[in-house]
Amino acid sequence: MLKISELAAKTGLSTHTIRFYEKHGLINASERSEAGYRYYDDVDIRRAQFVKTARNIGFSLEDISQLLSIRVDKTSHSCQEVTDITQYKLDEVNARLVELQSMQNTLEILLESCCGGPENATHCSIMDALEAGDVKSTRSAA
Amino acid sequence: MLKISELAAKTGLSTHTIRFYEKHGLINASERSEAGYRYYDDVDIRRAQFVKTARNIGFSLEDISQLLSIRVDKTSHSCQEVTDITQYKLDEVNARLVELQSMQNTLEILLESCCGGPENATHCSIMDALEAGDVKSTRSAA
DNA sequence: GTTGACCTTAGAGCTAACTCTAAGCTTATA
DNA sequence: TATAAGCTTAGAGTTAGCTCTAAGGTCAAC
Repeated sequence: MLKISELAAKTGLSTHTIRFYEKHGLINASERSEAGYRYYDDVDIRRAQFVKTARNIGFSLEDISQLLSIRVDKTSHSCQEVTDITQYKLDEVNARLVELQSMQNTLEILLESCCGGPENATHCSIMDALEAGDVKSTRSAA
Repeated sequence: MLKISELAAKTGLSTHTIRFYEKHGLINASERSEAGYRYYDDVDIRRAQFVKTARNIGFSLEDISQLLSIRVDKTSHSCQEVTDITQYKLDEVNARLVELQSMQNTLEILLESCCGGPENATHCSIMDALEAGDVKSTRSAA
C-alpha cells in the first residue's frame, strides 16, 4: 500500500494531479487511514499507471475515462470500441499535423524571404507579406 | 469609415473578437460617433487585416503585439527583430510537430496491433499495450 | 412612433488540464 | 516534545483566445 506521495513518485504524477484525477473519477484510493490518508493497493497503482501511459500518448482525460470503463469490464466491450477511440484520436492528430505543417511551410517561406539583418524594417519582406495578406491561411483552430 | 460590423464582415473577425482585440491593444477605432459607435478608417482597417493575417499564420496575440509595435515604427526596428519572432514561432511549431508525429506513430502502431472487431476486449492488444506501459512517451506538453 | 437591427459596456463563462493556496490535522524524526 | 514533513479539504488561479450575456442606448425604415 502506497501513500499518495509514493504513488506520485512511482507514476511520475504530482500529488496534486493525482487528487485532481480522483476528483474526475480516473483514479481512486481503495483505502483510507483513520486520519483520512489515501492508500493505494496494487490494483489502484496499475490503474494510475494505465492513466499515465494513456496520458503520455496524448489521450485526453475524457478519452481515458472511456478507456477505463472498458478496462474494468473488458468482456462487455469490443475491440472495435477501443480502436474507435484510438482512430478518433489519430484523426485529430493528423488534422493538427496538417495545420502545423502548413504553418511550418509558411514560416519557412517568410524566413527565407527576409535578410534578417540589422537593416531597419522599412522594407522587411516578412512585414510586407503580412501587410499584403498574401500568405496561406493555416489555422482552423488554435 | 466602417462600423464594427462592417469591419467584421471585411476581416472575417467577429465583432466580439474585434472588441476583444481592442481591449488587448491590437486594434483601435480612430473615431467614435457621438453615441460612442466605433468608426474605422483605412489605417485601422489595414491594421485589423494585418492582425488577421498574422493570426491565420498562427502567431499568438502576444507575437502580434510585438509585430505591431515594429510595424508602427519600422525605421527604429530591424529585420532581425522580425525574423527572431518568426524563427521563435517556427521553433515552437517544429517542437510541436515532433510531438504530434510521435503520437501519430504510436497511435498507428496501436491500431495495427488490434483487430478492431466485435470480439470482446479481453485480449485487446491496445488495452494490453496501455496496461504494460510499453509505448513511447510523446508528450512534453498538451 | 414603433419595430427591429445594431451599437455600447462590464464582466462572466468556456475549455483543458492542471497548479496552487489556506487552514488545519497527522506522523516521523531528533 | 518540538519541529518539520506530509497529509486533508474546498476552492481559487492559470493560460489563451475567445464567446456570450445583460441591460441598455441608437438608428433607419415603414
